[in-house]
Formats: sequence, structure tokens, C-alpha cells
Amino acid sequence: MANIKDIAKMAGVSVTTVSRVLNNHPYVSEEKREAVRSAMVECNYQPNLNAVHLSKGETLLIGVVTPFINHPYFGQLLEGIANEAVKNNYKLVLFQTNYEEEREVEALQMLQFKQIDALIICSRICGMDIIEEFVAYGPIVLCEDARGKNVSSIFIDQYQTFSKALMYLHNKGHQRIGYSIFRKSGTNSKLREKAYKEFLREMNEPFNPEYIFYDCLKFEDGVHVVERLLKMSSPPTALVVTSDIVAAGILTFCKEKEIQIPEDLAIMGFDNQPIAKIMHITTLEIPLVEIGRKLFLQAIDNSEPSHEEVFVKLIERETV
Amino acid sequence: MANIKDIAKMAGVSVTTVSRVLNNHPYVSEEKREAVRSAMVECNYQPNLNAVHLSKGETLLIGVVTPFINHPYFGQLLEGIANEAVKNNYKLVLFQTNYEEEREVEALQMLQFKQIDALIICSRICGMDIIEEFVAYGPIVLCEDARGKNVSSIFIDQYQTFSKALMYLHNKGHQRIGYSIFRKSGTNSKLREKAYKEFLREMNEPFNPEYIFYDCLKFEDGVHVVERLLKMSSPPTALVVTSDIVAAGILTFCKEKEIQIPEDLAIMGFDNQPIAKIMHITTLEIPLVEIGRKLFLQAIDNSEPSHEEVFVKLIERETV
DNA sequence: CTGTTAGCGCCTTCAT
DNA sequence: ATGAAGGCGCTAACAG
Repeated sequence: MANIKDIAKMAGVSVTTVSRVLNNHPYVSEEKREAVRSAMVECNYQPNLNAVHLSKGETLLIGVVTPFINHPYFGQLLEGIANEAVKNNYKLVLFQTNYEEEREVEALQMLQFKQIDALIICSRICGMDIIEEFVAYGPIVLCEDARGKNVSSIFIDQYQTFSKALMYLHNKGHQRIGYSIFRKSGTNSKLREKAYKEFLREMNEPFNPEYIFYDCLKFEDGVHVVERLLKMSSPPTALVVTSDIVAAGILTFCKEKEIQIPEDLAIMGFDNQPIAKIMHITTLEIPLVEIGRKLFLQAIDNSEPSHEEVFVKLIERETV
Repeated sequence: MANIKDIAKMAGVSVTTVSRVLNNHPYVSEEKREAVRSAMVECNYQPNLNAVHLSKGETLLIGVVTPFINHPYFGQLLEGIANEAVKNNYKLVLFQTNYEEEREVEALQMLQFKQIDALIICSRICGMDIIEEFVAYGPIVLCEDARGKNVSSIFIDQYQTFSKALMYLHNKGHQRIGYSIFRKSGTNSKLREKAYKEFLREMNEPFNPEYIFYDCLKFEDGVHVVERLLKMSSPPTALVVTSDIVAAGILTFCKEKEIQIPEDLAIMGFDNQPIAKIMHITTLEIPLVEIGRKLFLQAIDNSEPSHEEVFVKLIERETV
């Protein structure tokens, strides 16, 4: 492992000069620059990143917080982040939190202690107040509407989006509309609940807590939804399902139970994941890979916190 | 950001002593140890990892090479790796390669240049010769049978496993058996092909290249399989599908086309992913999360390369 | 048991 | 345009 000193010796210059060409600094004669270059290729020289990091106080590491990594939603997000990271020569440090606040704080602390340069939080359980304690230590970017806050964000307008979905179902003639979601709390969940209640009020429909299905994250969670549906005397005729993979699960079990889609039950998915296309699920397209890309770019952008809204598109297929 | 010197000063000791308590070295009086400890908590001291890494020549970073991260197979593997990584205070550096050799070499070079401590290669396209060029630089662990090679590995016996699946189908009365797989080449693919051909020979069945379906990676790839199936004059009556997610896709499309499972077509999945349970897919259980765990442990184990076989279990459900 | 000191490899003033 | 030298924060002989 040749180091900067060796290169300097070989090229007959000082380490400073080597460092200069390494960092594309001006004021190096073309001659010496060339000598250094060839010495570097000869030794197949690679700078020791730890030394660079120590010296510069930066790491080229970006932390990524997700509750799970093995889930299509976060998988797509990660994919977008990872692709952009390689392009920019950054590495990712993964924090799989399972929504444990402790894990999130660990990630935040890595930022505080300069072990990573920035932190992308794809989903969180900790309060905004905790996040804000750490904004001073480095860029934090959230995947939720954080306008007005001191962190960057890429977000979709959950309220609008959810309202749009509900309205679409309403216009298709549905009165009893329910929805499934993963978490009861969480910023996005609350916005959706708000949109839901607001919608009911406008439509003059009663609020039936039974029509909300929580803990829906994976394909198999669709089972429970269908099971509960079967037991209800007056089940909803339409469901907004905040994840295509769950929608796919519901669809599959409905077929097993001979519930006709969309006649007996209309289903509106979320995300437009590949499975939605395959199973002809009507859904709201959320460009997750693209969002991941933007999240990364925001993380390495050292200017002021910025906020960017991403728009969703309703994709009509055969489940509504 | 207090550093080791500050702590030393506060505690009235030398930096060495601080370093000693930091690294749990013996020969520090309980008294001073305590003084150092309290100074550390008072400043909320965190060692600068870059400095530690530079000094020790290690990074506490483990590279993980996967072709894709957004796929249940690699997702589960990653999950296992990630869980064990946090336990051991290591961070993961992700390399999503899309099976581009260049990306794999990049990862290998990061090992060479000490930017990561070890490298886990979950799946590869580059030749073993290339891998072996890098073994001198640090632990490399593969998720395939690498016995006899100079790298560690966790693996399942692909040949045996595939034979077992084929034999199971045969015993269920199937003569025309095909299989679907992602890659044509690749170590595992070749072993499976070998097992397949050997099986046919033993059973005295002809080899029909049409019965092999390549490029099957995702749910939606099941479509193409079914489409081809429909066009065949003498389609296979059973399929070994080397990924449950693909099996699920095939199952779904068969239902759409009114192909009865298992009557018209028997399906044997692979991995026992959650979807297999839900859709009642008969499958071979491969403990991917556990494999991920073991891969990580091997990566940080500095002793000689070791090899561990992991065993699979056939899970009978309703698609055969 | 404890402290002094020389690195680890690179960057960056400061002189020249 | 170039180089000498100090420093980033920590570890690990070595000496005592």
C-alpha cells in the first residue's frame, strides 16, 4: 500500500504537491502534475480514506434510517438513494430501526459525532423535537412534509393525495369507504386520518372506526383485513390500501373467499409498485425511486434546508 | 466536540490512560478509571471514529455486494446481515451491482485499499479468478459453495437441493418437469442445470430446452412463463421455480388463465418467503435471514477461511 | 500502573 | 509554483 509519501518520493516532489494534484488544486506545473500522475498509476495508488476523513473532518458516508429494509416501499426508496450514492462516490450506512426510537437516536448521534456527513430519515417514530436537537450537527433530510421545519424534505401531499383517492372512489359510487394503513400514529398516518374524517364530514357519512385497518404492512397482512371484512355485517364497499403489496394480499384472499373485485369490494392501492401493474390494481403512483434520488441529493447539498413536493398520479386499472 | 486530550486534562491523567479505559485495557487503577469515566460522561465524549480507524488501520465497515437490494431474496439476506452488524457495532456499505462486473471490482478494490474491513458477496458475475486476486487484502465471504477456495462461504448444496425437488415432483407422478431460474450462468445456476440434466438421464427422460425458463426474478416475470406455457403443445406438468416471488407470479397468472394448480401444473417454490406461506406454495425453505447472520459473522472472523453448509427443508403445501 | 512519544496518511497554513 | 511543518484524534510501543 503505497502512501502519499511514496508517491512524492517517486515523483521527486513534496507530499504537498501530491496532495495538490490529488485535490485538483491550481498552482502545480503541468510537468510535476504529470510526474505525480504517472507515479500514482504505477503504484495503483489509492488515498487512505480514513486519513482523508480525519484530516478533513468529513466521511463521505450518508446514514439512511428505515424501519425495515426488506419491504418494497423502503426497497425502492433505498434503490434510488443507493444509485445516486454510487454516482457521487458516497457510501451508505444503513440503520434498520424497526421503529425503535433508540435506533433512530443512535443514527442521529452518529451525525452528531461526525461519523456520517448527513442523515436521511425515510420514516421515523421519534418526535420532531428530538430531530431538531440534532439539526446543528449536519444535514438531516426527511421523507415527509417538513416545511417550516429546520430540516430538508422531499414529500408528497398526503392530505391531498388521500382526499383524491377517496373522492375517486366516491365518484365511482361508493358510500362506505374504509382504508388500511400500517401505523396509527406517524405524520403521514395522521394526515391521512385527517383527510379521511374531513371527507366523511363533507360527504355527510358517519365515521366508523371499524373501517380503518391498522398494522397493514405486508402481503400477508391482507389476510386479516379480509377476515375482518367477512365478519362485518355492513362491510365497506371500497378500501384505500396504503401499500400495493397489501392490496395484492387483500386481492388474493378475496379471490380465495370469492369476494368479487371490484363488484363486492373496490381496492385502491398506493405506490404503483410492480405488483400493482401485474395484478391490475388501480393505484396512486408514488415515484419512490425518484424520491430516493432526491433525498440523497438533498443530503449532500450543504445549502439551506429545502423542501420539494413530489406529485402523485392516479393510475386506473381494474380494482375499482 | 471534546477529544481525548480534553478528557485527559479534565481527569488529570495522560491520553494513554484515557485510551486504555476506552479500550478496556487492564492496568489502570480503579481510581483513575473512574475519573476518566466521569470526565467522559460530563463531556458526552465520543471517540472520533476516523481517528480510531486511521490509527488502527481498520474501518468497522463491511461491504455487502448484491445485484439488487429491492428483491425479497436479497432483502432477507440483507436483513440478517444488518441485524448482526448493529449488534457488533459494524456499519454496512452497500454495493448494488446490477451484476455489472465493474461494480463488483470496485467493491473488491475498496477492500484492497482498506476502505472496508471485509466484503460479503451475496451473488456475483465476476470470475472466481478475480475474487482470488483480492483474498490477500482481507476477508471475502461468498454465499455459494466455495469449498476448496481461499475464501469463506456459507452455502446450501444446490445440486442436492435441486435434485431433491425434482425427485419430489417425480414421486408425485410428474414426467415432464421444467424449471425457471434467473441467470443462465452463475455458479448456482450451473449446479442446478447439472442436477436437472442428471435427473433427466436417470429418469430416462429427454432434455427439452424449452422447459427451462430464464430471466425469472420478480413476480411479474411469472407472466412470461405462463404465456410461453400456453403456447406449448406439450407443456411441462410441473415446474421448479427458484424464487417464491416468481412462483407467486406464475400462480397468479395461471389462475387468470384458468390453469389449475396443481392439477394442470405443479409448482415448487424456493426460499419459503412469507408469500409462499400465504399463497400455500409448496417450497424449499432456505433460511436466508440466518444465512445473512452467518455471512456477517464469517466476515468479521479473522481466522482461516471456513465453509458452512446450511440445510434446506421441503415444505409441503398446496401447489404440488 | 502510568506517561512520553512516535506514528497512522493526509491536508493546509505559512514561507519561500 | 513549491516545500516544510504542524495538526486532525487516537493507538501502541517503550520507558519508567
